[in-house]
Amino acid sequence: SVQLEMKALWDEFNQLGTEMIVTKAGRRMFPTFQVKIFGMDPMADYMLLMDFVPVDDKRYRQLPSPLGRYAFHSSSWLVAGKADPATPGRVHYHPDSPAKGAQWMKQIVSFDKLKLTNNLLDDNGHIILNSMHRYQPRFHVVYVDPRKDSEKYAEENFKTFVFEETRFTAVTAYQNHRITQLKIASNPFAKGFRDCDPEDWPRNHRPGALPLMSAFARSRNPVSSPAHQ
Amino acid sequence: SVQLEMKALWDEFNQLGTEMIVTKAGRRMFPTFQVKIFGMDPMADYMLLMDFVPVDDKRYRQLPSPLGRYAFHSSSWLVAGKADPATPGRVHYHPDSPAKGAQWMKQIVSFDKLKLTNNLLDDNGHIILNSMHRYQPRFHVVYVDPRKDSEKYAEENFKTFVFEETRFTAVTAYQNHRITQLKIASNPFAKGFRDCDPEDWPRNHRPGALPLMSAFARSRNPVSSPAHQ
DNA sequence: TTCTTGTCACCTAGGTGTTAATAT
DNA sequence: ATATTAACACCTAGGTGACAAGAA
Repeated sequence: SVQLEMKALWDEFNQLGTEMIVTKAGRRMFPTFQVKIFGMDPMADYMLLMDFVPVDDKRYRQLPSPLGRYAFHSSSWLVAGKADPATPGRVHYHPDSPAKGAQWMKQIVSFDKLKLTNNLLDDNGHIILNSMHRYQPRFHVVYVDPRKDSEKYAEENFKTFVFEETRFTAVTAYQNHRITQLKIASNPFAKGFRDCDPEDWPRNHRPGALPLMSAFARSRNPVSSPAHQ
Repeated sequence: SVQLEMKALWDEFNQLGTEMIVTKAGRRMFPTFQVKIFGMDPMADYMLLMDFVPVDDKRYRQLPSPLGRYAFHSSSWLVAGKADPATPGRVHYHPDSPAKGAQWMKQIVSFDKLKLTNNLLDDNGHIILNSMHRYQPRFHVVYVDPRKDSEKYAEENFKTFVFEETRFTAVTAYQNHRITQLKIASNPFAKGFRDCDPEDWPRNHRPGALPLMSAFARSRNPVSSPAHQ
């Protein structure tokens, strides 16, 4: 069985409609997909990997702003037509693969090396996604079968876990300002854009900035839900 | 067979008498111990590890300076007596261990996570060494024998490689100023102490500093010697 | 006096959203 | 008008030797 880490944070993003940046060079996900794993054979070898499947066959489009200004995006999405042709369905193997069950279970497994790109010609092995499309991350565990004819047992040596709260829309720039603010509030690497951190205030204060999105800090919840399998 | 990377740099340090800093928290080696490996079974599993053995049973001592000043260290060492009691003989497994021969051979294997400490009570798994003692790094390759009674074949599944040019004296502060200068000249992380880099000059110039040790740049040599085995 | 420790400025390396310019 | 790109300031994270203070 598998338990999603930082579920409370994922839930908070999911409630607003999670967006993940895709760039030509590749961008990490935030939150990072991390899991705790239980019930493996400690002595057996496993491969851990992720892939991303389209949630629907739609292309999205931002709701036109009544102000006619680019400066503020709404949180509403319009369906803009059928999805673009599917991208090469790449897979990301966790770099520690293969490893023993004991190794995987003894600490949180983090996919922080996984990067998303919109470059169809990417040759860095990153996950290729279409911007303005919705995706569902999937987590797969493959038991490395030591038997000679292991190919015949592929079905039973394979297990997939899906956490619906990790769904997101791929974007090249954030569309929903509340998503931006929650990323700034919760991602350590975006600390430079925070305005209400009491520690470094008013030294870091920049006029005209938006208030801190503190919902994350208020609603932490250590309980994770089981995976929909 | 195994080939030492950056042999020219190691030679240059060795000629001056290599020193490696040891700290309580643990300090990386520079140069980093890196090797290219040939002749493994691509499909077999191997563990790669290093350990450090005393070169002799002596404790060293800096030659007293004729100036009576701490500010300048000589390049000469005196024997100061018998070695201190041996430290716990720890080993450092390369973090990618175990891995297939194909994986190890397809790129340079770098021990850049290895750290040296003088803290006898270290609980970070670092290599514990006595300051003012000389050490010889050793590199070991262990074939992971799939046979049930693999312990009986430990001897033949084990191979050790020694590069004498990687010998060094463990120190808590550099003793030979020429070693300091060569470290500054060749370690990217010490760039802040360089004075003769034409790129950033004179912006970075600090008065009273010593000239750049450019021997490394002058004497690069891509040919590595075979290991003394 | 010699050796060790802790703090520091200055780097490398790379992950953020912002912004202005460009593409579609 | 909307979507994408590239350069940028500002962070995290951590590897350097210098230096002053302390320990032996």
